Amino acid sequence: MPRERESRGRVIFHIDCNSFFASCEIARDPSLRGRPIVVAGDPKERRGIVLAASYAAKQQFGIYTTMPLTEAKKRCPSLVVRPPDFAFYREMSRRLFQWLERFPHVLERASIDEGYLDVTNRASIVHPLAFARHIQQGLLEQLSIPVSIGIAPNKFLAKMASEMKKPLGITVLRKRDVPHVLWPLPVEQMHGVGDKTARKLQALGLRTIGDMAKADRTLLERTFGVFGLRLHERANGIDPRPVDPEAAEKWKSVGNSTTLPHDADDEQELRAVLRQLAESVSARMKQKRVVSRTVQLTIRYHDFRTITRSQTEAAPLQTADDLFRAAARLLKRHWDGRPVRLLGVAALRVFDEREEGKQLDLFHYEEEAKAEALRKTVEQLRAKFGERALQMGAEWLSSNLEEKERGER
DNA sequence: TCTGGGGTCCTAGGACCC
DNA sequence: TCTGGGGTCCTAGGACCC
Repeated sequence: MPRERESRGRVIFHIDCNSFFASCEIARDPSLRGRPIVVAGDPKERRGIVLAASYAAKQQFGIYTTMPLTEAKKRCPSLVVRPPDFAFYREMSRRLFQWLERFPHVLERASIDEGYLDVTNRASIVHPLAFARHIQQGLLEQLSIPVSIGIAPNKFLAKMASEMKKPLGITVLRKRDVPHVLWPLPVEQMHGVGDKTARKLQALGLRTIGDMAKADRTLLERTFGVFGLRLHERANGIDPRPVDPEAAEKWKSVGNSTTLPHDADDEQELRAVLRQLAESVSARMKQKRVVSRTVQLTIRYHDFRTITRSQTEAAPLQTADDLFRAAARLLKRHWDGRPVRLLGVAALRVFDEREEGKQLDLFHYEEEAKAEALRKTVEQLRAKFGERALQMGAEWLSSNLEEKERGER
C-alpha cells in the first residue's frame, strides 16, 4: 500500500519558519529588523541560553540556538536580547496556521513553527513553485514571518529540502535528485539522526546518507530495530506517511517545567513551584478543552540526572487543585531529598473533555463490577470462616491501612 | 560556556485477564 | 504443581526534534 501511494506522485510542501521566536520579536518591534537579536532567558536565573537568533546574529556573529548567552554577548557586544514570551509565540503560530487554512489543501501542523501542505490534487491549477512563492510572500507581508519551503514527493524529502536554503528559500527535491543531493551528506544531517545514532552509524562504517541507503537492511534492523528499517527507507527517499490534518488535535500531553533560580531542597519551596506549574498546565488544558487521568512529575537533580514519575487516577483531572495534589503526592513519594534543579508537571494521554462523561460511566461500571466481586468474596469467606473471623480480619486490615496512610503523609 | 522548555515516538518489563 | 500464548494497561527511560 505505501508503494501505491508513492507511485501516485504526491506534491508535498514543508513550510519552516526561520528563527521563529526571533522573527516573532521582530514582527512585534520592527525597529529590530536587520539587527543581531536573540531570544534568551536570564543568566542570573540559569536560563541563559539562546533559544533563537536572528539571521544577522547567526551570519555575522556565528551565534546559534543553545549557545550560552554570555558567549553570544562576547561575540556580539551590541546584541539585542529579548526574554522568551511563549504565549505570544503560540499566538503568532495560531495566526500563521489560520492564514494557511485559507487554501483548500490538506494542512498538518507539525510543531509551533512548521507544517506540511499536500498540494497534490491542485498542482495543475498553479505551478507548485509559483504557489510556494505566493505563500512565502503572503506570510512575510501579512505577519512579517519569513519562511523556507521545501517541495518534494513526500514529507521526509520536503523536510530535508526546506533545510537547504535559508532564509526565505524555496527548494525542490525530486526523487531522482536523491543520489546526487542527499547521498553525499553526512548521516548527522539526516532528519531523525541525532548524536547517539550518528555515532552508532559511524561505528558501523556508515558515514553518509548514501552509505546508509546502500547498506544491508538486516544490519540496520539488527542494530536499530524498526527505526533502522525506516532510516534505510528514508535514505532511499521513501516515506509513505500521509499529511495528517488532525495530527495537532491528537494532543498527547500538556506540560510545563521550569529550572529553579537556584537548587532547592526545601519541600515547601518545591511545593510552591509545583502549585504554579499546576496552575499553568490547568489553564492550557482548559484552553484546549482536554482532561487527563495521568499526571507526571519530572525532577531534575543538581547533577542533571532526571527522573519522571507518573500515576494514573481513576477519574479525569483538569483543575489546578487536582493536578497540584497529584504532583505533590508524587513528589512526597519519589523525591529523595537531594537538591533539585528543575521541576515539571505534565498531563499525559489527554483527551477531549466531552468524552469525560463516557469515561466516567465506564469508570463507574468498572467500580460496580469490582464491588460486586468483593461482595461475593466476602460471602464466601463468611460461609467458610464465620462472622467473627471476618470481623477480626477487617479490623486488622483497617489498622494496617491507617498505618500505611500515616506513613505516606 | 555548565547544559531551556515544549513536545513525540519507541522499547521493555510487570500486572492482570482469558 | 507447573505452565502457553495473546492482549491490554501502566510505568520509566531514552533518543530525537524545534
